[in-house]
Formats: sequence, structure tokens, C-alpha cells
Amino acid sequence: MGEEADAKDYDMVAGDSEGDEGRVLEWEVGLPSADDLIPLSQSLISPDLAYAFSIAPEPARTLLDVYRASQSTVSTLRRHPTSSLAAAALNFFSPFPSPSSVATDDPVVFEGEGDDAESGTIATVAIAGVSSCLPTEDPGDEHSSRALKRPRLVWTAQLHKRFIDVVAHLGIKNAVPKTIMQLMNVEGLTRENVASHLQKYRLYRKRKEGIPNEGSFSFDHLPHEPPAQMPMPYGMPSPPVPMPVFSIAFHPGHNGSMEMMPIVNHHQAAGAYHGFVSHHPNGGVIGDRQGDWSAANKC
DNA sequence: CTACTAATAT
DNA sequence: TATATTAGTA
Repeated sequence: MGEEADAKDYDMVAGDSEGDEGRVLEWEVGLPSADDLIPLSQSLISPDLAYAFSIAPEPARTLLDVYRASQSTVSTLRRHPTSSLAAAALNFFSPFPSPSSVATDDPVVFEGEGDDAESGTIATVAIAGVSSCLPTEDPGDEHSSRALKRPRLVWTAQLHKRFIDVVAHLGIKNAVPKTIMQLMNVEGLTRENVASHLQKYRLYRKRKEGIPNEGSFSFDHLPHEPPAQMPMPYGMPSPPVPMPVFSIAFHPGHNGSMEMMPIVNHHQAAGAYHGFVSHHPNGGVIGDRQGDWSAANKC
């Protein structure tokens, strides 16, 4: 089993450059390449085989399982930094107990806050890989106060998109903070963060449903629920076809213009959030428009 | 006890 | 306004 889709070029987004140089490649040092790994989301053996050997069927791995696996992997790495490189990489990933990095990519942005960044200044932290503007300083270097306040999370367009995708992927009824948070797989993102955002999002949707007039303004994207045609090279196949997904491509870069997404590296540390298709099992959420959700996103 | 949600606070 | 925090509850 060595034939796997190229796990190399799955980060294709409208953006031109992706700043692959500054990426933390150290993460991959010593790790098996994607080609050597069996996707966590995939059963190790076929159901038939399992049955033949009286092996209890695997509980069907879900993205959540994959996520958890990746979490434990990361945790393990944290505990046993086998090399200074790994340590450095880890340090990069989580310089402090507060959120400042993402497991996969998405630029997580925090508002400069705390000491004296009243209003206006936004210390953006692009986690993607190129440490463009890192947090002003370590929150821990101030005083040995254990109770460090997390910086305010800024829901960037990308974060929000991820959020939307996940919410769309889960049904309305499954879209609860914890699950959303887990599927988003954004390091440092808390359940509270998501809960708060979800609350707002729900209100937003409620407002909208009252006015079936559609957003109108705003450069919305997502034409209208791509029926069944996946623009992606790897279109998410229909149910019957298993498809060994390890790291599917992301979404269509329906981002024609307007914004130059900062850094968009799509790399799944150990797999977690796969590009989702708006498969709303519960006919709940649909492609969202940015209506009012403009997100500050610049460095 | 955990997590969801609405309400409220910053 | 956007996000965080709290309170009440399932």
C-alpha cells in the first residue's frame, strides 16, 4: 500500500504565494512521510477481512477521532522533544499557554491587548508559518503571574471560514461548541471562543432568515451551493467510494480577488480538518456569505 | 460534572 | 461591535 495521493500539493488556494520557505519543516523531521502512513480516517483492514478474522469492526473513525489522535501525537511530542529542533518547533507552536499557533495553518490572530493596546492596534499573529508579526512579547515574561489572560481572539476570514465549513459539515444540531472546536482543529482555540462565535453566528443567521432578502451587499462568494460538482481535482467522491483521504485538498479558492489572504498553508499535522463539502446531513447550514462577517485581517 | 446557551460584561 | 465571561440549565 504505497499509493497515495500526492500529499504535497494540496494547498492550493487562490493566493499566489504560500510562503513555504518559512514553514516549520522541522515538524516533519523524523516523521514518516504521508505516503508511509495509513490515513487515520481509514480502517486498517477491510470490513470483510475483519469479519473473516472475527475482528470487531472498527468504530468508524471520524474526523474527531483523527483529531484526537493528532492531539495525542502532539502531546507526546511535547513531552518528549527528541531534538532541539523538535523542541524549537514545539516552542514555535506554543510559546505560551495562550493561543498563538494553529495546528494546521490558519492564521490565528489576536488583538493586541492587555497592557496597553487600547483600541486600534491589532497585533496580528500569522501562525501559518512565516512569523510575520509575532505577538509583541511573551505574556509570561511580564510577571510570574500564573493567571495569564488570553488575548482576545480575532476571527479572521480564514478562521471564520473554517468555522463556517465545520458548522456546515455538522448539522445544525451537531454544531455545538465543543465539536466545532475539535473539528476546526485550531490550536489554542477554546470552546469558549467557539461558543461565543457560534452565538453570534446563530443570531446572525436568525436575523437573516427573517429577511429572506439575502444579504445583497457584500461581495459574497460561493455562488450558490455547488450542486454536485466539485471544482477540486479530487472531488469528494460520493458515499460509496471510500477514497483514502489523508489530506484532501482544501476548498475551492472561491476567493477571486479583493483580499490577499495572508498566508495560507494547508498542512495537516496529523490530519484533522479535511476540506469539507457542504454535506449538510441535516439540511441545516448552507454556504455562508460574508454578509456582515468582514474580518479584520492584515498585518 | 460537563457542556450548551442566553445573558451580560468588557 | 466583537469577543469574553458568567449564570442557569439540560
